[in-house]
Amino acid sequence: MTACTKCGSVENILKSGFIRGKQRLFCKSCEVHFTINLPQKEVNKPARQITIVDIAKSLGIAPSTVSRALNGSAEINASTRQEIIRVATEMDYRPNLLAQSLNRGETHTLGVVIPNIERPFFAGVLAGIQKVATEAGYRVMICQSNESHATETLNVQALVASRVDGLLISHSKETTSFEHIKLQLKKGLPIVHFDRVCNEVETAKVVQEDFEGSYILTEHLILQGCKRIAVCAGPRELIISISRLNGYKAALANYGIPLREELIYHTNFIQGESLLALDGWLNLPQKPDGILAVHYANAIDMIVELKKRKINIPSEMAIVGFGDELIASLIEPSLTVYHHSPFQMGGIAAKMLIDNIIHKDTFQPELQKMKGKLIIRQSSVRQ
Amino acid sequence: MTACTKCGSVENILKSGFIRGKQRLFCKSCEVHFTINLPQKEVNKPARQITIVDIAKSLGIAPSTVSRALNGSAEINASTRQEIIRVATEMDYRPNLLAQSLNRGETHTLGVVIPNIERPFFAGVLAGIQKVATEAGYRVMICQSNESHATETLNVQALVASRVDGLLISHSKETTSFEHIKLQLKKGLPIVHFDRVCNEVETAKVVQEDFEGSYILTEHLILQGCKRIAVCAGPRELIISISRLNGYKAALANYGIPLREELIYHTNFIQGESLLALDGWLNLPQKPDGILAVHYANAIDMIVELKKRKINIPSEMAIVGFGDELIASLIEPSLTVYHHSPFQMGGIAAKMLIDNIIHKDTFQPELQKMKGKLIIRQSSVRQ
DNA sequence: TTCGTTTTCGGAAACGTTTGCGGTAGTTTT
DNA sequence: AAAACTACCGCAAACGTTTCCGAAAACGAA
Repeated sequence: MTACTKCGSVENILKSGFIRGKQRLFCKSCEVHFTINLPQKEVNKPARQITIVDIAKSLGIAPSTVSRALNGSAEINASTRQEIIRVATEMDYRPNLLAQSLNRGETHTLGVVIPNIERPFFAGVLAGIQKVATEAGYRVMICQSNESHATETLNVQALVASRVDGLLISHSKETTSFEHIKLQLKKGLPIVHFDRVCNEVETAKVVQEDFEGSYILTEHLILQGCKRIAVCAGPRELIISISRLNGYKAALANYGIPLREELIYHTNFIQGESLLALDGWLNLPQKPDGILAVHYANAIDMIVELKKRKINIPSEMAIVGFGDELIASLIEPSLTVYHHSPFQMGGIAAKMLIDNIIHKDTFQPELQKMKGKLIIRQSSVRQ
Repeated sequence: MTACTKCGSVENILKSGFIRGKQRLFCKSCEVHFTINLPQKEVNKPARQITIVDIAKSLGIAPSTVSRALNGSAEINASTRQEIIRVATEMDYRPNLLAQSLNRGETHTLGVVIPNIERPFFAGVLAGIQKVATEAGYRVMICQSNESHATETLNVQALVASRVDGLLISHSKETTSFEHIKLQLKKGLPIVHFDRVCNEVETAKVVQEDFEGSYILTEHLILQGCKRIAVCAGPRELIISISRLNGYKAALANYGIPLREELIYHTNFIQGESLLALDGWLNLPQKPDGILAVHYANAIDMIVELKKRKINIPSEMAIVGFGDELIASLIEPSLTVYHHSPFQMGGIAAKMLIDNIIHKDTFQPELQKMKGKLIIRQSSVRQ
């Protein structure tokens, strides 16, 4: 019959049930259980990656030595190192980043959470992040919240589970509670906010000059002779919305123009929403003669609608928007905007985060405001 | 003085050099080296993440049991499992994905290489990829080649180093050699191409109906009465460029319109390049009366230029483009296009890749062509 | 020489999981 | 009551690195 794997005896072998599909046996002599292993045929595996151990074996040295050679440790003989490196390149060795990360406790990966990758602004930011990160030897992992708080929370969890070294985040419009951020911050995860920031926590932040931008745009309309300026504001929950609205209010106040509640409309990033606002304003006994759109896309929509209604821009209605994209210069009339640079913003944010990661103890979070620029186009210039 | 750590003797202790900043000693009695360890003060560490071992300890069981409970193994008592899960959630345990990946040999991560994230087409594809990947429990790691072959190769290497389970790639316009792809393919890495594919390798691919799209667009121009149709083609190296050019040629041939070399211009995705083409055409003794732009962005540029030159669209010059974006419908005159869906393309590609990953052995690569749709707008309709 | 020093390397533990396999105990079958 | 079976769990190896610590050897100085 079958022999015991330990004592080799073929007697005193008792059956002892099935386990994992195999017959289990028990040797009464040496009191040991065992199963019989089929000599599983050598299925030719798909060529495992070369490891540090392979190199060590092929040179007859210890893996630790190989590791030291490859990592530029000082405690190694120059000639030994050279030889190891030679063999390593010859065998086309690639370090296993998973093992490295597990051991070192850092992944050299940045996590990014944005509302939507398809918005040109965020795509630009991402590009900026990628550039800086890559140059600094970091990888980037991106998640979209799709403007949902729940998804955003999941995103953060997923990134943390992937053990990213730090987090770059621009909040969803829904997000009003920041527990998910506070939790990770408390655990020591470096976090940097950009654009849609959160004032409840002490993180480094990079934002646009929201207040100033709106102020300048509003002032521009005033100087063009507008007397009744409406504002298409963003979601009430977003800090940037509030800042921009405040810039608008400040400009009005500064020029002694009364603030009218009926000329303020809060949108919610819903398609066609700004048209409701516009419709409301046009039905007012006293129509506005200028519009500030806190998001340039709303301005675009309204321009289209105004043209449909044969309302002349800018003579009957001047219009300006916050943020710049190709389309703003191509639409007719072209749109006056407060121009900013998403790409740069991404770069700055990434740099901040990497600083934070590297100098975890000494890092001082700060708020950086990015200056924009008023670009005057046809939609607001009254001859 | 100091006592030997082994025999405790305080005599026969000799100095034995410095090592890593600490005094090294040698006990002659028991022939042992040692250094004196300061009773390093307990610096309160930043709250390590809970591990499976912590749970095991707190329950007095083995880590393997915890693992089995959490992974839904059958070989575990229901009540034990329940208790483990209770403690795990209570301690807010999060599995270390690095350790899991290292052990299982898979990261549940898809690598994506695209030319440029800021191009709306690719942003759309990415969004589609993300959606499908997330739903299937995969993460996504994105790299940009910036249309550089060298960068693309580095991207692939970086993603492989991160041990992604598969690769989604749309080649840079520079890429004519595909060794970097072949290499990984040979190593068994699942790869799926999209949009800018490569015919030299046997991978699953998802592309647009490039030929058919161009054919339909060209045919549309012909039916609108255009006799001399110019084409603003893409880079010669790109397969999609060739397919689209062929569609154009086929339509001409089918309607008995002679092909004129001077009406074919290959752009290279360089800003303002299409204007050179346009300028050339307008200086021809016999100007074209219709233009097919193989990339809608070129069409936009040309529309702007034509308007500057006071050339009427579409009566003097009809124009159509491949690909659709918001701007195509907003520009005046609005642009007739062959519409496609980047988002869906991304989704399909991701699904293919995940299929490939899961059914590595049985997976049959196939080419999927995505039907587009002719959207007729003002730029081509001659009353 | 004998001790002190420096350089260079190996062994082994550690990072946090998963998993193959064997052990124990209790239950059922002959 | 021995034999066969089942259910459950622990041990230890494995994944591929890095790093702590000690050992050996070579070298310098007294």
